[in-house]
Amino acid sequence: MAKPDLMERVVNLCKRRGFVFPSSEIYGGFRSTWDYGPVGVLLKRNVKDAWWRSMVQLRDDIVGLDAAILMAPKVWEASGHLATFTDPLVDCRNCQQRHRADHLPASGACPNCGAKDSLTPARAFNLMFKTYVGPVEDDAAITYLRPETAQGIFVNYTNVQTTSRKKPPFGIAQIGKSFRNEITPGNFIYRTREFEQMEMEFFVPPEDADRWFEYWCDARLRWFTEYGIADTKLRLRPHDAEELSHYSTATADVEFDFPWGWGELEGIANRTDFDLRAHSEASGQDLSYFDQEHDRRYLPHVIEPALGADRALLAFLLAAYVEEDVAGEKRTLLRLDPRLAPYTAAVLPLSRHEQLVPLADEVAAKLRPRFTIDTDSAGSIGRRYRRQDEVGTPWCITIDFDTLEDQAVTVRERDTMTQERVAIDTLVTYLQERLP
RNA sequence: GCGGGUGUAGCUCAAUGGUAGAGCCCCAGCCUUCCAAGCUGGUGAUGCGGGUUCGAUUCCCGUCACCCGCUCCA
Repeated sequence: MAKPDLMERVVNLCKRRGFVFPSSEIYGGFRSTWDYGPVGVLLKRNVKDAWWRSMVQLRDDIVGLDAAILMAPKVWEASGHLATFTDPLVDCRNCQQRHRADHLPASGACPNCGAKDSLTPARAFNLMFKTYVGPVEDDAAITYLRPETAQGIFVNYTNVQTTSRKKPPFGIAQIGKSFRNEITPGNFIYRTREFEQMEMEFFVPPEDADRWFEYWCDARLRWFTEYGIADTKLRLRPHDAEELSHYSTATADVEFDFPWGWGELEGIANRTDFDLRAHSEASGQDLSYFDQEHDRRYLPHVIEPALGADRALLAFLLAAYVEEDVAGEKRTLLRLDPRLAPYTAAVLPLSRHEQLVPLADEVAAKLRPRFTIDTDSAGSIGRRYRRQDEVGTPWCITIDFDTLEDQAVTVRERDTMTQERVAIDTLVTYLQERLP
């Protein structure tokens, strides 16, 4: 499928089937904001759960945290975001192009059209959303919506380290909303001003930082392939020196082959001891770690894999979207990993027959405590299979007239469209065994 | 923010300075024993706000949103 078509069709599917809606749509929409609908919220939860499972549940060296979005303004002073999370931009009056002031040639000419003295003075765009806390809107009340979740982890470093009794190397993981007043949001949910991050800060002895950086680059790349993205659609791209953010000495991006080109999914950064050092100095609190075994004290260095939940979800959707030709009819399906699919299974009575519908409800009720289940009795069975294909449901469980006799159902698989007879009593096990 | 493009049912498209149509989808009923069948009926739209006009979805102005580019990043 041509790439621009793919994007258009996925956006269309999202609206049509209830994955993603434009926010505030009845008022004409609101730029850069999107709402997740009934199946979208299920998919997003599954993406976040998959991340949390691999980061926290399956490891003994990473613990979780859920820090506040609003923090003391001094946090952003100390972290450097107030001073440097800013893009100085200039416009060319001649050709209207916009450039970063710090990327201009020394001559002062416009890089695009070559015109001299055509550039406007630099204007600073701080990417942090500013707001006021409390009833009085004066300067003392100014605070910011966090532009990254990471700082909540750094300022809680000692709290978490002492209560969890973890020793470096160990990590703190967090999922939460972040806000950046981007000059140009776009590409659907890829770049938005309000977005959800899945960040993990991994604290290590300084001399081990490079090794752990390599480790996390490899681990994070593999995570996406484990959840069904072909490795031909993924690559790891190290940043050039001039590309690095103010806090990092080495960064590599996990990039996905989006319809508009390669784009960052996840950034893995070596933040050194930048953050703990900055907060130690600004707060006066000693954030160093005493290594009793080697009788030494050091500030841990930090390796940070930071992933956008919304763009990860978009990548999974784009990678899963398939259109097939079945007997001359177009069949649209999402080949999502069963662990990510909004519904694990749909329970469908073969027809609206008075004996089949209650039986289907009964089977669905048996499965609901363990799985997310959809039911549907409207229209032909073929039509309902196709509806489930479009939202990526891996298994359709069909109740037919034989079920009344043999207490078994037909399980239809999404990718192969093959069918198998399964006893109702063994359905839970049947599905569990097939979830990776 | 600047330049270009686009805004009509949920989706894809028509049409018109004078009652806004269709196909698909959706809902209800009939029919139907496994891959978008058929029949009958039904819900539903000119992004928003002004202006011109007897009358604006159509012409004009503004605004909002989306897409492409500049730029940015999870």
